Amino acid sequence: MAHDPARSAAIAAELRARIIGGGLQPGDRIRQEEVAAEFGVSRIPIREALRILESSGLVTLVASTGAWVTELSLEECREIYLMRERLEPLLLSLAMPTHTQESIAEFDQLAEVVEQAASPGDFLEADREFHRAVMAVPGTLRLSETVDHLWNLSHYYRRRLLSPEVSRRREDIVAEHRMILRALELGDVDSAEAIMAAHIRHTRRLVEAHPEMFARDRNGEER
Amino acid sequence: MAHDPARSAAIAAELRARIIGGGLQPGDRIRQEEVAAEFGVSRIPIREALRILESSGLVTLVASTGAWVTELSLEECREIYLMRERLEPLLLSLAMPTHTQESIAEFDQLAEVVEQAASPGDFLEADREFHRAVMAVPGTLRLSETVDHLWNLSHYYRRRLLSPEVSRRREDIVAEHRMILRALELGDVDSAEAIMAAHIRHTRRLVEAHPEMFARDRNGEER
DNA sequence: CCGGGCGGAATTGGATCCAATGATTGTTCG
DNA sequence: CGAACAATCATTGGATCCAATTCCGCCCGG
Repeated sequence: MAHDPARSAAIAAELRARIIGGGLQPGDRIRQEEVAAEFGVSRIPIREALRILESSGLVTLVASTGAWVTELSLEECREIYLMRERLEPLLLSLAMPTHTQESIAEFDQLAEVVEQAASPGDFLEADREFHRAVMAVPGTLRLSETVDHLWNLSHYYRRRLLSPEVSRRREDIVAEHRMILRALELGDVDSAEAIMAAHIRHTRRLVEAHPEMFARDRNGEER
Repeated sequence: MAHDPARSAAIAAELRARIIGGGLQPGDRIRQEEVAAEFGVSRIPIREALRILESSGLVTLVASTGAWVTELSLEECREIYLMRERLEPLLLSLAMPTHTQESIAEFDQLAEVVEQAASPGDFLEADREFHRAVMAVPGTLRLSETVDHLWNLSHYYRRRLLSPEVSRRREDIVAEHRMILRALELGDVDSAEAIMAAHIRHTRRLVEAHPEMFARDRNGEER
């Protein structure tokens, strides 16, 4: 137990979970030694873990200076949503041929879970689960990874958004999920893509309406 | 000079250049100690460099086993082109508002360079330069990085493709570049996006017509 | 009173050394 | 004679130690 190989991957996963979960917030500095002490390892696997997280964009490394949880500007967040608007319809279109009556029934269940989520946290979790399931494709490693990274990057802001705006947007989201499911049932790829794009675009609009969540483009560090 | 901080980044850049340039080919194993000896450093910065390259997908790391230059299957390559078909039109649309008469004139020069490239290597280089220039946007870090990674990943196969198929496809590419420029002159975003997507789609079709370039999906290692 | 330059502490990056895992070869048994 | 097993070897992953850089506060000078 003293020497797990690839311990860095496990540490990266734990740190990622903390960032997604909100334990570590954008702008927070990550000191190698602190984390090393906490996990009871040396700084080497921490460095590797930070590089892994940097590669997905969750952490920003500055040479000889330090590591911070990536803080998005409004423009960057907008960019991420724009990418999602293009990539997720593609991923969905690739996933559709693999769907069956049974899998669509499961998606229906997942949509139900979203609708009945009690807390904002549950809602986000269920929403992500729904999207992940609907767009799951066995083969497409890079594409689904990329999409996953984009979700991770914007997760924090999605949660902040959900708190004040819960009621109205939730209904929209639920309705859009139902529309996506309907397109899946019909096997209508074009409609599914279009609705998915609109679904993401609507959330982007909401993000753009709340610029106060973001750092002023490159200044104003130290949350 | 003995201790450059962030030497790993420089090593990563050099290795990346070798992979792009063809010195290292997909499937080649990269042994940490070899590279370390060659650069006159310890294995630590090599490990970091390999992680950096892995993050962009150029290198595949297997825990406790080793590092290989990423070898794409036909399906993966197809996936990369599909992603490019969606992302590059987006990037182009973001770039267009920043274009001016002068910058478009420069693009014209670059298109000229592509047309008059002598060797396949020059052609690829010029083609990439053209695309990069046309889609250059000051702000969009993540998107242009992602697109850059996708180009890097498929560069090797693009070169292999160009050798046998030079004549015919070259004319098409040149013509499509001209069409893109025309759309830029007119400021017609929709056309520009559509042509760019078609441009990439055509190359994808060519890739799909040459499955013999690819490894059989996950076997047949050791080039 | 304010700004620039200097010095020390904190923190990161790299080198060397050691442990553990995976691959390969030789050996032995069915 | 082939196949499965075991031991050795090569290679990667981690720990400890050391050097270099950055950041902070402090002091001196204008």
